[in-house]
Amino acid sequence: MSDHADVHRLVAARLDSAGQVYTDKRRTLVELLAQVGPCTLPELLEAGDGIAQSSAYRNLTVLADMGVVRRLVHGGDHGRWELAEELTGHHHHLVCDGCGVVIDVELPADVEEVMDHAFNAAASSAGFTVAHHNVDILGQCADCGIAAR
Amino acid sequence: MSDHADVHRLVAARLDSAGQVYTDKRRTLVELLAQVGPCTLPELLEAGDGIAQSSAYRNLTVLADMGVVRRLVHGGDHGRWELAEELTGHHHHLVCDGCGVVIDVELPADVEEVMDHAFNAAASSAGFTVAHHNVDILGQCADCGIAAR
DNA sequence: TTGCTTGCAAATGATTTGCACTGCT
DNA sequence: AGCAGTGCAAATCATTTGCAAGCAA
Repeated sequence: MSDHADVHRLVAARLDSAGQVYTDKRRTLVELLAQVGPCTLPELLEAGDGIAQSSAYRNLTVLADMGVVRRLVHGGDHGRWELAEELTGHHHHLVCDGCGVVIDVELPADVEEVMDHAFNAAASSAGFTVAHHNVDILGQCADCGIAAR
Repeated sequence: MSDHADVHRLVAARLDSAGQVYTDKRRTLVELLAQVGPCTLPELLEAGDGIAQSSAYRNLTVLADMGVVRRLVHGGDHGRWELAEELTGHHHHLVCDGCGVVIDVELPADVEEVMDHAFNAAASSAGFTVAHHNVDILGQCADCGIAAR
């Protein structure tokens, strides 16, 4: 089950080079994020191996500082955590208005190109320098779409 | 100064049809949002006419329920409020990594078309029904770009 | 009067932090 | 011994809510 060996190797190297240890708890968190995708802290606590809430927050913050995970924020009560794009590749999010679930999606390269070009044009006219972009596609996930009928 | 007469007329009508009153405080909030664009609650309180924090929150919630304003959420401490797209037109956001300021931008119609098409394709393969999309263009605003040198 | 809006103060709840303890070097 | 990582309990802080006025119909 504990696949994602490449991810763990990369994370370990990253932490190592910053004098941080890749502890069991941290490995558990990364493994969960790799398996499940973007999830909330309560979800991580439930799935995690009895990790304390404060430790989860602290470890996620450390991992975020290392550039290994990223905190997403949409409407709901809890933020969501996911692996950094360096580990997963550039992607965007389907966000369900009903249950809040977040699903990763990749867009065709030519669409990304069109967007990048348009974003740069729009930004520069405001004196703004583009570093990155996020696209959230909102709607109903398969489950909530069914429930709505 | 108090321009945006069309906006106020529309908001008044919307509230009216729901049995809500378009009070002075509410008008002040809408006027500020129309003038300044997306801003945080502290910003609104400072600019607003001595409105109490709790009233600001409550009125913004009411206005959001009416579909007149929308709450944005990015990284920072405070959420940001803006007029609904029904009043401002469809647009996206330049978000400054430095100071958190949010600036509205519109994208060319053909780019929106390409995106809509790609989003629908990506979503449907996950059984997801698209209702809407948000694009955040992250980077440095003019001021923070200068400060960074 | 009746009901909605407002301000103040207190409550809520996600996230953060202080501190003592454990385990590894 | 020394230091990083952990858990528990307490603190923080944006946002929400209870309640007692104020104001319009």
